[in-house]
Amino acid sequence: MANDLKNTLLLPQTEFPMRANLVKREPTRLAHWDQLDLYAAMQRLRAEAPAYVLHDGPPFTNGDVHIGTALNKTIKDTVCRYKTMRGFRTPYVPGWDCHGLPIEQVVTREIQESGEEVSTAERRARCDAFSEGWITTQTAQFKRLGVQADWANQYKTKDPAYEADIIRTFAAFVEQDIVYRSKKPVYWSIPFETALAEAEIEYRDHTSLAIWVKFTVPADQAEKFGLPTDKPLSVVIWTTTPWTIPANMAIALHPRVDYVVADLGEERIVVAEQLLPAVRESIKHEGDAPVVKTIVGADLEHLQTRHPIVDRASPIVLAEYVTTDSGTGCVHTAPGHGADDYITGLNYKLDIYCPVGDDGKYLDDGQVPADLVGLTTLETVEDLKAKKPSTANIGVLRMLAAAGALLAKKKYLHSYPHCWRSKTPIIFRAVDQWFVSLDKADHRKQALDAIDQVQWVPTHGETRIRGAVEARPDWCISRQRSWGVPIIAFFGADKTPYIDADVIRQVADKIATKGTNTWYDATPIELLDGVTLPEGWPAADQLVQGRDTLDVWIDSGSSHNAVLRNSQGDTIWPADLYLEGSDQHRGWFQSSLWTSIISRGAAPYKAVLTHGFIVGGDGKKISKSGEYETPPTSDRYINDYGADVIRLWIASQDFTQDITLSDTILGNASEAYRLFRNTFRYQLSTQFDFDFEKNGVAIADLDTLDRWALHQTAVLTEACTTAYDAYELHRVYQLCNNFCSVTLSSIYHDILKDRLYTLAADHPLRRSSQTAIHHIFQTLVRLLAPILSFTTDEAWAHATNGSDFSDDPIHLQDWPTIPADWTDTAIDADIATLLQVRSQVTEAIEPARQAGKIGKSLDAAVTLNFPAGSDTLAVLEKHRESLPEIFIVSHVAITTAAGDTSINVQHCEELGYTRCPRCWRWVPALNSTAHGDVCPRCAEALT
RNA sequence: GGGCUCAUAGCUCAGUUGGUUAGAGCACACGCUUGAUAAGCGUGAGGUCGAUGGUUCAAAUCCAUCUGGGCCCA
Repeated sequence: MANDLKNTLLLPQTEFPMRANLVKREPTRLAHWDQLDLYAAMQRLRAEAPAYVLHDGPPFTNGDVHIGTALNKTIKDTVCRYKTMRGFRTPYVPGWDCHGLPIEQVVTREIQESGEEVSTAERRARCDAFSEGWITTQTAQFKRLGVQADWANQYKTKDPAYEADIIRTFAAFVEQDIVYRSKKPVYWSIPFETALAEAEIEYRDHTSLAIWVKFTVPADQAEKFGLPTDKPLSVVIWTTTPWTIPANMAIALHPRVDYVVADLGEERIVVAEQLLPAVRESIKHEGDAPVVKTIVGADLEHLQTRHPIVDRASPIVLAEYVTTDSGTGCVHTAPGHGADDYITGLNYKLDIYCPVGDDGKYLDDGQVPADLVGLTTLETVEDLKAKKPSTANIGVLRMLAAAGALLAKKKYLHSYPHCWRSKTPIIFRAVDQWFVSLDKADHRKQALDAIDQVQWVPTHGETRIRGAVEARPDWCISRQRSWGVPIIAFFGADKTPYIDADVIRQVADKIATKGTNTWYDATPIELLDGVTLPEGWPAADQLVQGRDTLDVWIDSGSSHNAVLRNSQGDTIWPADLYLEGSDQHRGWFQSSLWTSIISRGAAPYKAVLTHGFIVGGDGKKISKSGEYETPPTSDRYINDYGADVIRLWIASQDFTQDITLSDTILGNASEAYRLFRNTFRYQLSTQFDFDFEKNGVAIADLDTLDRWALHQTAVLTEACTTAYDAYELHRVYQLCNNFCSVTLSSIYHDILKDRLYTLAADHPLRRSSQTAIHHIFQTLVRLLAPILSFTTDEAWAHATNGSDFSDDPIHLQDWPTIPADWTDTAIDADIATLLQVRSQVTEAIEPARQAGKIGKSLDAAVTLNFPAGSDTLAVLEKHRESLPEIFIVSHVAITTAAGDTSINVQHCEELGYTRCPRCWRWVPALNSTAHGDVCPRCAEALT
């Protein structure tokens, strides 16, 4: 009997599975999208629409997609899907950053291990293959996330056409006459006669020769600076690289450290006050050393000391990095042989002087003392074992001793950089480099002005890039590498450089078809064949091509020229949006800005959005904690949770700050995923006997509660749209989460069950609610489509054709536009009041439930007592008929007896009511039907 | 060490120009339901708003210092 009655109910039905099984099922949807060519379909749909261009920053092609890179790509995909639905054409061309040291280094190690000798061209070919392999891998990993992109037209910085555009961008630099040649210190491997990068350095223990050297202060200088002149006076420096003494150009003091003139008896020395005891011990000075004078570093600036072995002055300069931890507090400064020294050299316009050649030997430049010319700074591996100093060190030591300038020497064990291949100590050595002047043609000012015009999200991004642009010194654009884009410069027999914008452009045209290997394979005559050489250039057969490559930041920084202008047409330069991690303020955002300012006079982007970095559950960076000994790759998380959960996790967090990743948080995301999935599932299940075209009810004819639900949906839609426009995906997540769990699940859907299950199929109230749910579903599935791109498409397919897949997927639908008649503030206010009373009612019922008197709320009959004339009472009276339904109880009575608001709860049995076995509501009496005794309403439904 | 930035319940987020007892969802505990059932409903507990000091009648909110993170430099 019971079963018979149950069969008369219209219970929810759907094929949409409760369990997602994302890991297994998502790939079939990807295949379906592939088959539809979804990306192309999205573009076709908006072929005539205004463009919104998110320009992809190219990830580096040397490993699996990291979860952080996955985060970046997923946000981009979400933004593009949203903009497409909003009605924009959103061409999204993914890119790859292919050149650079990390790849060259891996390949070089492989070559070294195999003991092969390979040409530059062959080394480059292997780098190319290495990069290409990872592009294939990463493409698959990005696709698995659901990223829709123009994969067929992806850009690679190693494509010949792209390389030519890099070179043309460089030509624009040259054309403006801002490219110049200057020296800058680099790590230098003497055996290989090559510059090394930080990554090619190994720190090992090394025994150096520490020396204390006197730089005498001439009497006139002493006088000028108020120092005593009655005994010989000198400034004492300390260094562990004696061979750099010939290149000494200055002595650096700290501006706010106190220095003393100490009397050693026969002579006086200047050292930092704090270090005097240590210095005296080092130089083995016995007896007293009275301090004759104390003077702060800043007051000695520009004092001219004499270089001990070269006939020139060595001025006192100031630098903040000077410490009183060791040495003398007076720092030997050789701008051609040290990074700090170089910066100080630039500040004081000192010569960036490097008297050491490629082979590590002193040059005969007319300045190096004759006794030193030809001596080498190299210590061989054998020398290292014997702890033998280089001949250059020994030579300098002898000269200093002969000049009476050597106060002391001592062996000094410390950690020192060594060449990773030859294992010999490297030297720091200034070599000729190409620089770009950022101020000569006012580009820095233009860049700062352009920054003003860009929208930075979050806003403090502007402060950050402004700081980077203001502080950046002239751009050193040359690298002594082979896996990169060559700098198109030629050199005469006397090493005079020749560089010209037109020549560069003509070579670029050749490279566009032949690739940059031409630069390494062809002779200068071949390269310059057909090129008219500028006046003053030697003939082509008198030239050789340069071997330096461009800083890789120019590669990716040229993408706006190579991709936005040349591949997609001028109409969409500048890009609407660049979207990368916040580290790119100093990286790609900046390099792109410079190349664009120099070559185009404006920023390449209208807006820049940055996200933070992923940290572990402890708030610390994930690469450092032990838990992540295996790299946290995108696939690793996808295989555990599925792409939609990962996408939801990304959307759930305010990614402008640190983004936390932990099992707890992914567990949360999974829970939220289930909430959304079940919401879709329930809504779909209520539509099984409903066809909107046939059964839909006009908005004006909808039941009040349904009008309320639509009003709520309208509010939600507006809030979500605002949030999407501000890229605040976490707001979308919070809003939808609240909407699904509270507005729908615990209120609307819960109340609706009675109607949907028990009324006759065509009952107006039932059709009203089905209509509302139809509208809500249509809206909600769109609002979440950019984020839950797999699941919303699945739900959409079930809604439109009852199967798992649709040929007209959700991502080709328009963003919801809310009809004006969905909004009804009067109804919203009324229902808000009723819901407030509702929560008072459930609260009042709770004690009876806890006491076991009442099970389901339908067992309850409530009596509401509200003061006569109160606003709430008026609303209750107005919706009197709906109250039992809204409260989900069987009987509601209203009284206006004196006293405060009160709610009285009884079990319906106490009223003598009977429970209807079909709808479970308690009624005064049942009617007899063919299906047995049921309440009058059910009786009607059954006829 | 410098620049930028963050810190509110176990987790993710709200918290408007300083103004009642700091909110929501999830997770958790207890209960109901078994007609969304590897689901649904209800109730409850849970926070010195990173710390300290200051301004104010009043501070999560303004100021200073500190602690602990993150990114970028040195």
